[in-house]
Amino acid sequence: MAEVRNTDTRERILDAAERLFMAHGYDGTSMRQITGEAGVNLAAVNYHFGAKETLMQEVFRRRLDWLNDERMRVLDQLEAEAGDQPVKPSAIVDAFFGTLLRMAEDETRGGVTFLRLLGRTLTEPSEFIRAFLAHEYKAVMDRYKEALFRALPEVPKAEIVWRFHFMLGATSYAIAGTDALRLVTDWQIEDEDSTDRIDRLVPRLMSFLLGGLRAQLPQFPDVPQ
Amino acid sequence: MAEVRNTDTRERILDAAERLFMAHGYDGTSMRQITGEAGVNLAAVNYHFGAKETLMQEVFRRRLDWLNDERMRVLDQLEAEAGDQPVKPSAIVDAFFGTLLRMAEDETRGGVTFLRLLGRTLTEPSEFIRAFLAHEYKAVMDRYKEALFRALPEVPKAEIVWRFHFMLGATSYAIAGTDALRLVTDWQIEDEDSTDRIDRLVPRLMSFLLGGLRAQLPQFPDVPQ
DNA sequence: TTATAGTTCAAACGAACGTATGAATTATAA
DNA sequence: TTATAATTCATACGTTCGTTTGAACTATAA
Repeated sequence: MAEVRNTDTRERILDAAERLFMAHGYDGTSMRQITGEAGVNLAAVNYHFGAKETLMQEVFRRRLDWLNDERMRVLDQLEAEAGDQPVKPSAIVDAFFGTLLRMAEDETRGGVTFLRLLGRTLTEPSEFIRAFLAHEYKAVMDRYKEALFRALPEVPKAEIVWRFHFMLGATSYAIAGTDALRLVTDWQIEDEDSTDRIDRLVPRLMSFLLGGLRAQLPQFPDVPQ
Repeated sequence: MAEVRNTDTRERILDAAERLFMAHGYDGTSMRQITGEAGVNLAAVNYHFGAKETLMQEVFRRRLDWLNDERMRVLDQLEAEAGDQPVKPSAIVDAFFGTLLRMAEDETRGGVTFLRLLGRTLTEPSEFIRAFLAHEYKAVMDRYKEALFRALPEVPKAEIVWRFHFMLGATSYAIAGTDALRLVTDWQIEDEDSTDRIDRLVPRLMSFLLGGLRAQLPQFPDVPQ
């Protein structure tokens, strides 16, 4: 019996879905667009993935499993090297966001397409994908949060959590909007080809994130903290 | 003749559309949901706004006209006060992002609902809304960009533009995700009621943005700058 | 070869979509 | 009051949506 699943059709569907969900969003992409671009029969999605929602989850799982493992692995290594000392904030930020951004250079891991999909999905979470991402992300997030608490003992934990949010936002946006935002703002940034742009985006964003993370603590106007 | 338009039905539709587009996105919201929530007839949207796309544009125009005017007004005032000196970066950032965030406290200007809609729309720009936002935003963006160039003469202009992007991202995300992101990350941030949360979000985000804007310049690995 | 499980296919399902229509109703101005 | 414009309404149009079906086809194992 043919127990080995036909991976070709599955992969073609996942690739097409990833690109189309990135470009037009979940609701803006139809099954007919996906199967058309993948060059497979309309019924193939339901046969291989059950439903459109399950397909969306598979699109994410295919990439996030590796990303989360890698993030865990890098942080494990950093903490092992540091011994009982806390890991430097810059190393933690690079392990979390740098690992993500460097996926863009690896076409076999989705490249910029997946990163943009992730970026836009985090700001438009449908109920079903929100629950899925929460489950996929929780363990990694908690590990990094704890690492930042240890790395920045003088900063209140609530501030660290907020700044982690802000860093996520700046990163999602930087990825999702590498082209889109330029059209919104209509700004010519530089004469760089696209690979160069990604190469330079990482140090640029990293500087920004670290500056924000280590910024002077906020002063609350009336209510005492 | 009744030249005065019936503003009541129009406003009810705009309010419902604003909330639903925020919650479910443009493609995820149907005309029947909008008219149902607004308590008006299905045909009312097409009668008053022509089409769904035009309605979306009106939802934005209603809020952005005021926001852009206010941003211009505040920057005018800052530059007048500064004379021929450049305006401080912190004042520019507050004029741009603080003005936006303080809309959240004003329910008559859309409150948090519109801010979240704006935040999520900037990462999922359909062709038609992208073109619309580019047109609406261009003049204000250029003014602020020039102000930042003057305020930070020692920072390369390309870096300033990138960091403006990053600030936009952190802000959009902070707004769009005040609730959504918490569910993704599943973090309890603090025991704050919602008004208190907005009050404190402004100085928190402002500290982060300024830290990022004034961060150490990035070092590019191989290629010399 | 034959039996069986896996996969593809064309076609269709009912539901929901955005939009249009023309009659009914309401408001305004003469 | 009457004439006219503005607005609301129930209803329907043609399309597209996600999903299902059962037959056809393909690959595997006996």
